[in-house]
Amino acid sequence: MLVSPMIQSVPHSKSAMENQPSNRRKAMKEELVEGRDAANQLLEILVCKSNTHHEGVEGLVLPFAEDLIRKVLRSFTNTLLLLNTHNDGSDEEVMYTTIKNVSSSVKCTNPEDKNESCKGFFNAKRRRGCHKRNAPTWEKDSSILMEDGYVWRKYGQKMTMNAKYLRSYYRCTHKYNEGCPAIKHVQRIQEDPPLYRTTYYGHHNCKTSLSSEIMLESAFSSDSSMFLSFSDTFPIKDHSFSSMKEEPMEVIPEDYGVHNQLPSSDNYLLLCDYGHDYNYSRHDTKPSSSESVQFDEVYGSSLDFYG
DNA sequence: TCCATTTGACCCCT
DNA sequence: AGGGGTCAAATGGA
Repeated sequence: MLVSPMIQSVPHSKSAMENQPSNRRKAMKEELVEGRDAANQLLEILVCKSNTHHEGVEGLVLPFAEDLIRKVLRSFTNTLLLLNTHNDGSDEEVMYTTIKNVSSSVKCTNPEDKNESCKGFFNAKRRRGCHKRNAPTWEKDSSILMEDGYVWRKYGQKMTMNAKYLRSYYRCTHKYNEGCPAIKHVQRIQEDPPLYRTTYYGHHNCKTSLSSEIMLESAFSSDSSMFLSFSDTFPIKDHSFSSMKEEPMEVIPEDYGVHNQLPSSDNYLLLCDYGHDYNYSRHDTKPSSSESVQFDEVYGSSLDFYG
């Protein structure tokens, strides 16, 4: 949603951004990251409230507020994406590639067309293990695993050679229905304090991310039945909008050996999105991405992170 | 029954 | 040959 205006604002010659001192750009990034962190915290609060208020005005308003925060998160993500792919001279090309990809990706919204128009990054019939990949469009280290406003689905995890921790692989939920090529890797790179490296590849072209706007319009339309209907069809567990679904937990065995992949073990160390570690038995009710982690624990831990 | 996650296996690249 | 990325069957939760 934010992408198009930003694309238009980037000149083809030397951009205004490029002329700014690097420390100023760095400050801009920090501001954006701070805003995104704040939005994440606010979202946590709203998710908690959504879970406890299923009736009355709050039950109707909270989903709207929650959805608005997701839009804010997406805006931060997209802005950071564009900003981070413009770090130095060598990235200029990446920047324009980014813009071209986003622009052309509009064509991919028709699932019928994706075989032809979305070949650039992922072939529709991609062969297993074919992993030739462009340079990352954005790499970010963070002390917490936070939302970026998009819905991700985990498709694999693996121990890598020089890493102490598992790397998790996520693709956009709309990869197959809308041909969205966006993927990301999340790798824990440091134990204490916890540090995660999220690497984004490709860009979202899924129009579903805009569906919130449609829903909001529907909700606020003069048709009150729509409004009520919206409320009913907007549960927190709806995968399309569930914040917790967006970044499933990274499951890391407490005692992983030399195996390349996650061994079967009864003891797992689960890292939730909020950078807090929980121990669960594999045979217990596993905390799904959208539940089981008590908010007060989560929120408490979040507060810890933000001092 | 559907959908997300797990995980062993496959395959490309270096 | 080995590492890294992805696939897809198995599994489990809702």
